[in-house]
Amino acid sequence: MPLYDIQPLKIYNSLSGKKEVFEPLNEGHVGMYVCGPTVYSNVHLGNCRTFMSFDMIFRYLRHLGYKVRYVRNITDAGHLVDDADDGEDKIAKRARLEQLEPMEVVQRYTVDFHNILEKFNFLPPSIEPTATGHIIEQMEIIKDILQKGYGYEVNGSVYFDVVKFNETFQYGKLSGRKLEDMIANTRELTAQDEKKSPQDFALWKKAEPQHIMRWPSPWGDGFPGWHLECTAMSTKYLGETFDIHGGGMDLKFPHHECEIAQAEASFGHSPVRYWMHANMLTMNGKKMAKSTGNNILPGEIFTGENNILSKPFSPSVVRFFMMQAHYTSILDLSNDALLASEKGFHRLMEALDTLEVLETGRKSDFDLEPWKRQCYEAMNDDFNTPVLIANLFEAVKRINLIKEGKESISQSDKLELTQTLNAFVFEVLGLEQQKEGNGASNKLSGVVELLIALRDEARANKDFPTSDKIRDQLAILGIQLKDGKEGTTFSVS
RNA sequence: GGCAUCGUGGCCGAGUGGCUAGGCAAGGCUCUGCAAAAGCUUGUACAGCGGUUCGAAUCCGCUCGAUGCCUCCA
Repeated sequence: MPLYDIQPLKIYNSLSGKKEVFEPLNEGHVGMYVCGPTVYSNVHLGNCRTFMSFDMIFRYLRHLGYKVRYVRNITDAGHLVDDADDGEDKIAKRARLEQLEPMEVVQRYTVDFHNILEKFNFLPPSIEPTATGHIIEQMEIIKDILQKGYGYEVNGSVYFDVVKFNETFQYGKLSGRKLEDMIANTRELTAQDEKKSPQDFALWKKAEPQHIMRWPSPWGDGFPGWHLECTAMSTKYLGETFDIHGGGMDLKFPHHECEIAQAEASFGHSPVRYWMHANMLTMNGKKMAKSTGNNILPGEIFTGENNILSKPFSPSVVRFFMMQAHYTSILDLSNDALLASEKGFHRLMEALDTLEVLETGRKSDFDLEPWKRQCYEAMNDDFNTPVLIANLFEAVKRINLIKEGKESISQSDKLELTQTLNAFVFEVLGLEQQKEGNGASNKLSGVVELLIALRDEARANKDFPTSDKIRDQLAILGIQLKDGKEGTTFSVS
């Protein structure tokens, strides 16, 4: 029996505003689409948090035994910089600035994106489609929307008729907006605007002569509109209706709202069963933005090359930090917060090491079943990783107590505890043990063991100046000695 | 200006009508040659002001503040 049969998962659905029991369309299978990055610059940290949340969700769904098709696109066609702009898109603009081919920009930043995600130990999605690879599919949807009367062509561009759509459907239901309010609130239409209403959005945009990213179409040379690629690609790979659609909170409006409109106009029904939105990452209490300098790249955190943080932090520490907050909450990144997470993370990892060498006894003081149940209950409650982590620390405490000889654990419980912890820590949360274990570090541990032996000798002779010198000198090198009942161990920071 | 979300102890961050979140930091204790590590233990927090209720951090109203969206944005 698959785990999902005994673990009823609840998901907060942004569309209904409620936690709902998750029931996939097809038993045992989950289709999940997440809006990916626009690859016109280095992936930024906030972006990583969103994708990390869905990576964790992907991991947990798999852990429960679901067969998941996870589609995360790469936006390489660019979005319009501005409605009133000359129709140049982000990628094209960047390309001109750097004297590069647009696809060269795309390639460079796609590689950067993958590099960073790999450092964070992301699982690759099942399909990672690109917008430029699905121009034909996008044009097909435009034709369909035009044919159904929800689009209109002006001057080589095609727009979605939001007002017309709203007569039959409900535009704004995801973000809780009403079309009348929006119309009442909009600024003046610029004189040259081709749109019938400011709420209308582009399905196809005519390319001006200087525009380098362009494709021929029934409406002339141009490029697809902002929201269409996700509709095209999610439909192609997951169907007209699929289980989960995710993305950052900021995409709720207008992007996801428009996706719903396009799908409803084209297929006549809502495309997504569970909408999930990950919340924003702030830094030192403020929005992260390049323009204000309140910004840091993931790579700069790993190397420490920045003037915001006091030291470098490993990808796993950053991941742990992010997992300590619920994905629907705003999370604030700061030096203090990362420092605190780093210590907690190491304590957790050291407990896992301790567990491996723990001696077993005849009976167990640690009742595993209720503990394990609480771990699953946390995750089943809309992927509550902070509560899961609180439970993991309960296990840490018990492991240390057993090590101290104050409690004991049976052979079979130790095995089960190990398996459960590994499943949650590595498989679900995607954390990684700081890797050592190569030839150099074997030599290092040999050396440290030798020093420990010398120190023990000194201590036995009450030659404390010598023993303290060994301890303190090693500490300066980042090697910490830990005296315990069973002798001295060490850890390298 | 409009819409939305949020405001929890020194810091980060769960919870959301009555019952310990957790991590980090701090104090005390155990262990230790002294420390560190580890364990035990302490702290009585829910922006402010009203209201509902037997009871509210949790529901309602207002005020203040923050963040997001309203224009590409995770």
